[in-house]
Amino acid sequence: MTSDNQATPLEDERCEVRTIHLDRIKRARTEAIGEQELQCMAQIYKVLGDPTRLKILLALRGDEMCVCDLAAFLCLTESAVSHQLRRLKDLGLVKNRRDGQILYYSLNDDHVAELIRVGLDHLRE
Amino acid sequence: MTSDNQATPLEDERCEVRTIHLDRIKRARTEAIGEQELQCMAQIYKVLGDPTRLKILLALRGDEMCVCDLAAFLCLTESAVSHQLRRLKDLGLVKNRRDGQILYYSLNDDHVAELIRVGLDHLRE
DNA sequence: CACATATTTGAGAGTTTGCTCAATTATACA
DNA sequence: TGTATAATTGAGCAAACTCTCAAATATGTG
Repeated sequence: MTSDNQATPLEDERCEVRTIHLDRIKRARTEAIGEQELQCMAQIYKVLGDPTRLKILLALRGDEMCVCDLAAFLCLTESAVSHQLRRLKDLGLVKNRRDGQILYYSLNDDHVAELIRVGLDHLRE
Repeated sequence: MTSDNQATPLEDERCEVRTIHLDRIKRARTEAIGEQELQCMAQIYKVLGDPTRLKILLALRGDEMCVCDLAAFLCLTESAVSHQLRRLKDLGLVKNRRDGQILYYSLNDDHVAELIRVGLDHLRE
């Protein structure tokens, strides 16, 4: 990850860049959240930041669906859908259950639905 | 954008993919939000999905800051910060005001702060 | 005006992403 | 066991991303 500069944001260095409002820089560093928490937060948003994955999550709000269903809905190959589902699952946004040959995917919890809802609200004011 | 397949999600085609639960596919298509709204929503999340931009937004929750300040805080060049601020501004997440030579950036509205807050909440349960 | 500071802009490099295709694994059933 | 279906996996490619560097623009001051 190119932007994974671990900036040591809690230290008091000025990083050899000219400084105008030292107080604000210090405040920002004091209030900053931990690097790990930040990375995790960014990953969540990043995974939501793709139209295909967003469509998947929006569709799963209604009911659980299998890879075939999602592929038909999205007009994509099942491989493409499977790749995206894996990313969503790795981050804990969706879960699946097996029934015979079929894997049914669904949203992992209400938190996820709320994340999406807030995004929609923001858009619609 | 590679994933910008406009899937005609409201049509009743099956996109030449095998279909298991036609009812669920139909439901998903009926409930789907508009393509433009979806793209916009994805862009918002995507722009939040980068550690550097997230740090910027988190820092701006406390007070407005200029490019120099943010560069010092992030240990990045002012150019890099400026590029990111432009993306944030294009999407309406931040605004700026000029005071002499200095441009002060701040969050555009409370909606943005809430988007970030929800993300943090999700993380911290 | 010349000069310094604050910021933006464009080009370019290295990395990541999202898809397709081909091959593989897992389950069901004759 | 052999065949069919559901899904996953890995390689590879084109597009997008994020940074740095150098050059340009905007504002302030002597």
